[in-house]
Amino acid sequence: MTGRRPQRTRDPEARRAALATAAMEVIAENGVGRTTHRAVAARAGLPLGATTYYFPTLDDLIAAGLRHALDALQTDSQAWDERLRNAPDMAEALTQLVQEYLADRSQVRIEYELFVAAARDTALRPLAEAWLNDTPDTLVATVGPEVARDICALLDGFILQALVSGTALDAGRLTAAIRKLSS
Amino acid sequence: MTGRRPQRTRDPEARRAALATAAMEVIAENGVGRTTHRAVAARAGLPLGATTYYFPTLDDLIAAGLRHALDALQTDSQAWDERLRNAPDMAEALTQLVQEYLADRSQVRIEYELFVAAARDTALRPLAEAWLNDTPDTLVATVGPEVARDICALLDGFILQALVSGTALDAGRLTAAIRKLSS
DNA sequence: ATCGTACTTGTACATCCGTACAAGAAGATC
DNA sequence: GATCTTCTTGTACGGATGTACAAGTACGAT
Repeated sequence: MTGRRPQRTRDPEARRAALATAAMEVIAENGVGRTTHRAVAARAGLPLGATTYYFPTLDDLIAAGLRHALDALQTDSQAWDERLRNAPDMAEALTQLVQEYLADRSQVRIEYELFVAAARDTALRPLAEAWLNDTPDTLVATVGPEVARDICALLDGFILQALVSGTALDAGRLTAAIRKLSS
Repeated sequence: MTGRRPQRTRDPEARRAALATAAMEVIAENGVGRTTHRAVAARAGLPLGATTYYFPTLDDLIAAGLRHALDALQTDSQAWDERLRNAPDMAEALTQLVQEYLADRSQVRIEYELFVAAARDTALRPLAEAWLNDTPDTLVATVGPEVARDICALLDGFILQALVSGTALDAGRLTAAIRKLSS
């Protein structure tokens, strides 16, 4: 209804982005199923109403958070590719990249949150597939598209093991396995 | 308070099991984050109060559902092992088993629900690790424990791809990849 | 037969949820 | 400066949620 309201300076684009970022963080912390308008709004430092203004439904808000994470990954992906191109040993370089990726566990958690959510909700499937299909060009150019996907599947499996056990990656074993698949 | 109450015949063990089964099913359908006392009770055909009587908190109920799924898997695992032992070609037999495993997507979904939940909640970690470490004995005996884990990681990666894309498994590629890792 | 414990069931309650919306302020258009 | 659109914010509301609990019943022990 009413009440004093010192309104902030307007910046719709920034608000949209802030909400998407906050949604991403809440998803990483609480999971898709426990992500709420209020938690996202609080995280973004915005009033509740802002969430429904920019994202009509909760599903839209969650999708925005996941898409935001995907965008971040695809940016990283280009850096990955560049490092792979200049690496003397691709298997070792890949292992190194996975190790760095695993350093930020919350980022990794979002990836699997997306996968699980996509498994249940077909609307998220394109997003998840885009994530899965984001194989480094250099890898594809070197070993071909099929082996590249095999290797990515292997990486996902190793990442999952590390994520679940909370332990570090066994770099030596991963490098050896990549070599076997590359031949 | 009051009200007429035609009480059913008592069978605490059966109720516990029914609730665990129902919890497993709700998790497969709605995900861990959207699993509620009421949904589980309705699924089990039991009153709400039964859930909190047997499982003090919601986390306990969810853990029971996940543990129930783990038990089911470990039973399957023995059948897997037997078929692997008698198979002429282990790579092909493994691929076949994965294909059958993928036939029931809801079961597969639970697996990844558990992984994601364990990534966030350390209390579930032992359960998830037990799942991850459940590698067929025959596989371990044939290729050694390390390669066996590599292969399981590969399988998880392929399963994830199939789960997310909703498509069938590429059996030929998987078999070939397993062979490469086995050598 | 009675009694005590373990189980069953309906209901209560405070809290949180998604979403809707009215009232106002900011900034563009004229 | 008037007007209109776009954005901001607080609040409302019906419903779902986790958990607590009182009342009542089955059943083994005595």
